[in-house]
Amino acid sequence: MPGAIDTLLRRLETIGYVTDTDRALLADLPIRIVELGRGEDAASDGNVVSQSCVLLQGFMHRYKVLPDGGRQILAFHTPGEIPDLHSLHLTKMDHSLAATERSTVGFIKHTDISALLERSPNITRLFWRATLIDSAVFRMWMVEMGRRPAVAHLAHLVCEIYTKLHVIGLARNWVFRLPAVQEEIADALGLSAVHTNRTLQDLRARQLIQFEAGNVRILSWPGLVRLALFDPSYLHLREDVQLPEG
Amino acid sequence: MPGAIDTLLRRLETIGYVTDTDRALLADLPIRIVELGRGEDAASDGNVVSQSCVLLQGFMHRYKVLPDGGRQILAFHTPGEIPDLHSLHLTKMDHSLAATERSTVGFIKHTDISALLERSPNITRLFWRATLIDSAVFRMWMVEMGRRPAVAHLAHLVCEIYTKLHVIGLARNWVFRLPAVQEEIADALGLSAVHTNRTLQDLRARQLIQFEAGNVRILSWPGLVRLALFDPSYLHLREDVQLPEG
DNA sequence: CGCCCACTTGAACGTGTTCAAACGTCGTGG
DNA sequence: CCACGACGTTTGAACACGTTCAAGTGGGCG
Repeated sequence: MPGAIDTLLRRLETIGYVTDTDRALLADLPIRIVELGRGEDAASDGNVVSQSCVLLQGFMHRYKVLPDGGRQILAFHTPGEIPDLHSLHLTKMDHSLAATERSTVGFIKHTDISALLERSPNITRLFWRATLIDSAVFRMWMVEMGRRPAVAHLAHLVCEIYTKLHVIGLARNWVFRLPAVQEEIADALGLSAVHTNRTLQDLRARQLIQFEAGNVRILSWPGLVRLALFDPSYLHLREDVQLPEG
Repeated sequence: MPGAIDTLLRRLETIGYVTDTDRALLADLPIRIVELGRGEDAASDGNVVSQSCVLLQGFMHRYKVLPDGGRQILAFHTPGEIPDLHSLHLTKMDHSLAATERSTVGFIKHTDISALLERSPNITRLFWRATLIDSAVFRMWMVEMGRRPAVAHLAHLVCEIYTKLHVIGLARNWVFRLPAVQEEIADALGLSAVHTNRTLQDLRARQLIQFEAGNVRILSWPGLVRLALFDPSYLHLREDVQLPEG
């Protein structure tokens, strides 16, 4: 995969500053490129792992399955992110990480990551910061789940994903791919699939989005933002990144 | 405050191993001891901060307030934790941190923490791990909020707090302090205060707990664990710590 | 004594769930 | 080429969990 770390770099540069020496160090990281099929786990709940993966192409989600079969999706991840970087210090997975659609990931051994971090305090800070931003997103989701009505929550999720894709250049003109089926969106929102379907129809009826076959078109960004009360500061992006506006 | 870092050490030793040199380094940390009144913020949403605080005595919670006045409590914190350690790398607060009851905290400047971390890769790992465990707890809460009925969720919260207090020696014999009023518990569970009241009565009627004036007595740990489906592995405690049992 | 705060109770209401069935599309195999 | 099955989406209707509003209780403290 040519420029595997370019994807990682683009993401890192949206949340902090990368020096040239860091760039060189990252380029030297041994990465094993793997193609994951839809729904395939990159890491599974309960397992002790010795590698993390950077998402290069596609879409991933983290999730937890309950004894009764219920599932809660905890996060969606976009290219350049390292969804299971936390496993570097919490080697036993307390949830699973899967490809939402067919995706390309790059596995990096923990030993190689540790060696890299020893050599660059700046990358240490950046990687730590990346895990802290995951944490900030969890907090935001908790607020959405606990205190917001279904439509607003769904609108917020759309705003979040669009913003994340936009800043790495993977979304323009209010169109993007959200390769999740309604049941997955439901599991992310903490709702039933039936109600998620009706909530989507609500958003459509309000002329805020189109959503079909994993393709979203935002019809009114200001309308969505207002409904969602979306404020991107919790994403802790660099002050100089270009946020969506319109 | 004699042995301010002892409290911190006790917590750190439940999640990892601290060397003697680390102990010495920690003991040298300049700490400013402050008493916080009930409800008083140690750090507030939107502020840029240059210090973090270790909870020495009492109880804290993190929360976010919505434009409509609603509040979501994101976490409860027990002595020895550094609830806003994340602000080391996310200096702009995206939520607030407050004392749940009158508490003693020790403020540590970020510059001093950074200096410490530069000298000890082991403490860096431990501190990073601590923030990752916060993250793991957020994930668990998301599952509880999204996929569990109110009683089970409440039971889970009780199990979590008892376990955290137990491992640092602040709870024995199934009795502990949970100095939160019902409205705070409601805001933590994502429920209304009224329904939280009824859910508490439900737990009492099931003979699982007593709860009065911030004092909890667990009447049947196995019963609570079963109802909550409580599995402490998400707390990522050291394998050799003594978990509650009975 | 009187007020404030937290807790409690009742009753109507509403958002979201559950169960069940139907529809459409796509890929596969007869 | 069509039949079939799998899967995702959509719809209807009954139900339930949790909310909201409103009032009342009780203890602690000035």
